[in-house]
Amino acid sequence: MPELPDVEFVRRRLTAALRGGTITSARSKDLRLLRPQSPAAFTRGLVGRTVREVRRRGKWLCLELDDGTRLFSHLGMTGWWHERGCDAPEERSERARIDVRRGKGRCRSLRYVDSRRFGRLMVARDDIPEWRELGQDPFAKGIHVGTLAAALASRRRAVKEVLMDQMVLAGIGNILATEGLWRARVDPRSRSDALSRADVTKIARGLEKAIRRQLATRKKPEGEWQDVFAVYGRSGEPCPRCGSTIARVVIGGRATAFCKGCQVRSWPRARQRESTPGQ
DNA sequence: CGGCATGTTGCGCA
DNA sequence: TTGCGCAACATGCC
Repeated sequence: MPELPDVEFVRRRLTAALRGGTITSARSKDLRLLRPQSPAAFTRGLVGRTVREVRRRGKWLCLELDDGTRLFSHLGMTGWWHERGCDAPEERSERARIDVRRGKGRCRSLRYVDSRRFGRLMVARDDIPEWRELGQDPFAKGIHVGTLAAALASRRRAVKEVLMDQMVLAGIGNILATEGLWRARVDPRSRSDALSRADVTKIARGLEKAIRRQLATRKKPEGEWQDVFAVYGRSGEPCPRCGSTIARVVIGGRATAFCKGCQVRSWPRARQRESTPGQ
C-alpha cells in the first residue's frame, strides 16, 4: 500500500496515538528491518522517552522524541503500523512493537507489521541521509512546477522514472506516477527533457489530484478501502476517458499502464520519427 | 507451479 | 566515472 497518501494517513494515526506519550516498551527482533542496528539499540534508544512529533517526508516517517532521538520508519512494500491495546496478541508478520502511556489513558501499543520486510526501522540522533536527501514533498504546499520542470529538463529519461525519483519528488510511487500521468494526458514513456511547461504543469496537478484522491479513500473504515484506479492494474480494459484499450509496458523495471488513445508522447525533436520509437 | 506485487539497493557491464 | 538494466531482497496472493 505505502505511497505518499498511505504514509500520510499512517502519520496522522501515529500522531493521534503517540504525541505527548511516553514509551514504556520498545522491541524488535528483526535484524533485517533494523539493519545495521541491534534489537538492544532499538529498545535503548526509545524506552523512557516522550514522543514530541511524528513527521513525514515522502514515504519516510520520523518519530521525534523529547531528547532529540529519532525513529525513522520506512514501510517498504508491505509495511504498516497498527494501533492496538497493550494486551492485544502479537499479529501475523509483526516485526516491532512500541508501547506508550499517556497520562491516565489506556496503554496503547503500535505494532509494525511487514510481511516482506522491505521496510526499515532506524534509531538515530540526527537526520539520516535517506531523509535529508529527499526532494520536494508534493503534499504540504503542492508541487513547485518550476523545480519539477528543471529536474525533468536536466535528465533524458522516461518522465515516469524521473517522477518516481525520490530526490525529485518525495513520495511518488508506481501507482501515483501511473495515475498522475494519465490525469495529465502524458505518455509515461515521454522523454523528460522533451516536455513543455504546460505538460509539466498538468503533471503536477495530476499527481496532486491522485494524491488527494487516494488519501480521501483512507478516511473510510479500513475494511472499505476501495482504491479506484483509472489505469493502474487495468491493462486490457477500456480507458475510462476515451475507451481505447489500456496498454502495459515496463519502464525502469516497473509495470506501467497507460492509454495510447489519450496520453500524448513527447520526444526530442531531432529524433522524432513517424512510427513510435521503441516498439 | 509460475507470475506478479504499492520499494529500494547493489552489481555487472557498456 | 557515469549511467543503465536487471536481479535481489522475502513473502503472499491469484
